[in-house]
Amino acid sequence: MPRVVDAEQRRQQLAEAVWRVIRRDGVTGASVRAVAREAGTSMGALRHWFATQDQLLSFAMTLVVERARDRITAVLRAGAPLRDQVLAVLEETLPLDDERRAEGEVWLALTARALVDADLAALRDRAATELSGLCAAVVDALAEAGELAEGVDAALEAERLYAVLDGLAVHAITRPSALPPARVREVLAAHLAELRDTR
Amino acid sequence: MPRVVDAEQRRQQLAEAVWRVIRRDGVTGASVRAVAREAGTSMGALRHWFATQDQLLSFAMTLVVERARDRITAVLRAGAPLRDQVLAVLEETLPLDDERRAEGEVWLALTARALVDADLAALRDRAATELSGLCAAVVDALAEAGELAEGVDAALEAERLYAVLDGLAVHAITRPSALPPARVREVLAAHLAELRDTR
DNA sequence: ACGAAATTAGCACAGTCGTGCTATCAACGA
DNA sequence: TCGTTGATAGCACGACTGTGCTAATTTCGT
Repeated sequence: MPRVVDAEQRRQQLAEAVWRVIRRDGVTGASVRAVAREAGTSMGALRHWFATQDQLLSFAMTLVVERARDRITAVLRAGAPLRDQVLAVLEETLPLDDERRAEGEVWLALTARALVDADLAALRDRAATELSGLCAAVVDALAEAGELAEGVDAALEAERLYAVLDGLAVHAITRPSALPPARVREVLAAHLAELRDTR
Repeated sequence: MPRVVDAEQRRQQLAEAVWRVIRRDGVTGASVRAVAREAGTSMGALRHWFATQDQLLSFAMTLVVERARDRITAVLRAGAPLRDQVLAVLEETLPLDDERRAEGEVWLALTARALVDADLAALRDRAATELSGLCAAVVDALAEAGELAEGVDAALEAERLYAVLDGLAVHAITRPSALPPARVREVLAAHLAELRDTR
């Protein structure tokens, strides 16, 4: 077998195999054997890169977060007008296409497991803090630009925006037919519009 | 062993054992043996009431939904003023105390499993339709009472309210320290207030 | 008090699980 | 070209899984 060019790249390949298995068979189905089979490799090879199953799942979740973060920073670099940029940034966290839908399903599955897995819970907390902070930053940016209605409690609005985001995400993931991407966009846009025009 | 007075009651006892195991060890830990041990009975007895594990988990989720529905109809029977009643009804779906928190944790765990379990998915869809309909009914009731701002898209507002609800639920369940019950109430109340006063 | 039915108990089977471990194979520096 | 290191392969072990199944026990109608 040819030596892998980049170790990190190999680990990502295996993590993506985890994603595929989780999407097909759930976290329950993400056994070491199943992931190795999905990745087209052996149990031994898998254990060479991840000593335990917990490490494997943790890395798979870390990768979900990193992918989303990368997309968001890419949008920020693009430097669109504030109102467009805000919408674009927030939409990167929603399951609006197949790629983000896959990440969302994995995120939901691992979030549930994090209720009883301390390592995953720590990862989830970091990610949640990050996303919560992003919502706060969005509200602050709108406020500074004078695009926010007066008398608005910024912290509370950030919390509400965060809830709308994850609520939409959960619904779009679990019931895509009842809440297609276009509808998700509509609701998010309406919420942002109200954030500006209200009171 | 004394004969159980009511068969349904016995099934609920066992389902509640499922809840306790899921809260402690996750859905993964909800094996037939573990549930039987938690319920203080035997595998055979458990299988007498639920032929398969899937039936057991399905019933446990059904019970979550029924408990919530019962609480909501109780609030509706109480017949408080509209604005108070709306808030009270919606709060019954949120994990604001230990009982509802437990239900929420089970709901989240089983929602995740429903991604790959057809039976659970059907249950989840029914429950989601119900809750989504409740949100629509709330918006309609406010509109009929003239408590809703003009020019508001009722269907879209129902969708947004539903997102806020489940977003708050997910956050309160996964990060209770970051979003304590009082804060959840605040955000929900603010959302309802804006629904009335806006534009 | 006796038989039928409801309920409980728990063994047996054929799997799958995570991980420890050794052996093999490929690649690269010397 | 040889030895070292990186990487893969897969067996072995003990524990756990869901379910089929039989036997024991308890309860209730009569």
